[in-house]
Amino acid sequence: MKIGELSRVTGTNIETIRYYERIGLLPAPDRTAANYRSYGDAHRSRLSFVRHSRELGFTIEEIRSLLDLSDDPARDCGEADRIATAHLEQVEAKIAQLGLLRDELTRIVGRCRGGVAADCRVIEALGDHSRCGSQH
Amino acid sequence: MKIGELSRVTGTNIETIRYYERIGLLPAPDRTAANYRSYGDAHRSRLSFVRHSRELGFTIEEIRSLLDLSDDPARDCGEADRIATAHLEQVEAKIAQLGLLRDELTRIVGRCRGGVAADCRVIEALGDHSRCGSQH
DNA sequence: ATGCACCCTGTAGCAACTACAGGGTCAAGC
DNA sequence: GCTTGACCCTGTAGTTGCTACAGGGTGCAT
Ligand SMILES: [Zn+2]
Ligand SMILES: [Zn+2]
Ligand SMILES: [Zn+2]
Ligand SMILES: [Zn+2]
Repeated sequence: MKIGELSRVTGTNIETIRYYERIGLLPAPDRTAANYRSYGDAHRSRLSFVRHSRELGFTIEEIRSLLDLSDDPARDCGEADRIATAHLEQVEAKIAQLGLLRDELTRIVGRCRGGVAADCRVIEALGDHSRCGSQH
Repeated sequence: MKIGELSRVTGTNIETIRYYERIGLLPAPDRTAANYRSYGDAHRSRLSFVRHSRELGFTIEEIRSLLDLSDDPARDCGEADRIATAHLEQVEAKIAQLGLLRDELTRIVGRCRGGVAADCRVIEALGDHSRCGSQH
């Protein structure tokens, strides 16, 4: 299959597929006589793995490690578990941090009573962290 | 005050201060005879506003609008309220999205029972979105 | 033969910084 | 008077993960 079809079946931008090849995340495929990239099923599933992992928030480097691991089926899978667990912890930390942010923003937004900018409590609150209730 | 002191009192990297000046977020300060930047209290409070807003997750462009607003104290503050409210909604949307991610990751991580990569449920789950319970 | 969809390479742009390289300035201490 | 060290300057390039061209080639139908 050519790059356009791979793009359609995996829902991946063509430029992104070429980008992944350039950074060595996907192997360079064979070429047709016209120098077009020609992909097989192994490429398709590898790209699906990459896209799905990206949707789950893994970085390219984490995905690289995960792919290395799955390329070597005899290896112990402990590292995969560690990468995924560490990522989960990061997501949880991010959620907690955004929760604090949301609380501060809710407090700040609720203070606007309309009027001119000079008297606006929103603008005032943005300039002054000392009134915040947390370390967002 | 010179840039190093401004950096210390606001907790901002020196390079970041120069960056803000370059993109027009902070006005260019006076210079000493040695061509050193010389800041006053207005610069300090403007930079604090910028940093605090960044910590709350506002983009540079949003901050630019908020600064424009507070530079013109007679203007109606409705726009500040709109920017802050829109930002709060984005934060809430992000929290919801990360919550879905966390749920999928928890499910995936919990499936690893150790062993070799070929049999790893984590690696399998990363390649296959069809077993996910949501549209993360 | 000409239009159109598709493909190629290579480079530059996005956000919001951060990190140099390669220089200049200034006060203290010997 | 000279060095040492802390500080400052400009300008450019790197980071992450793409995305968007520009400027060309290919393949097939009308
Ligand atoms: Zn207001
Ligand atoms: Zn605050
Ligand atoms: Zn496992
Ligand atoms: Zn999924």
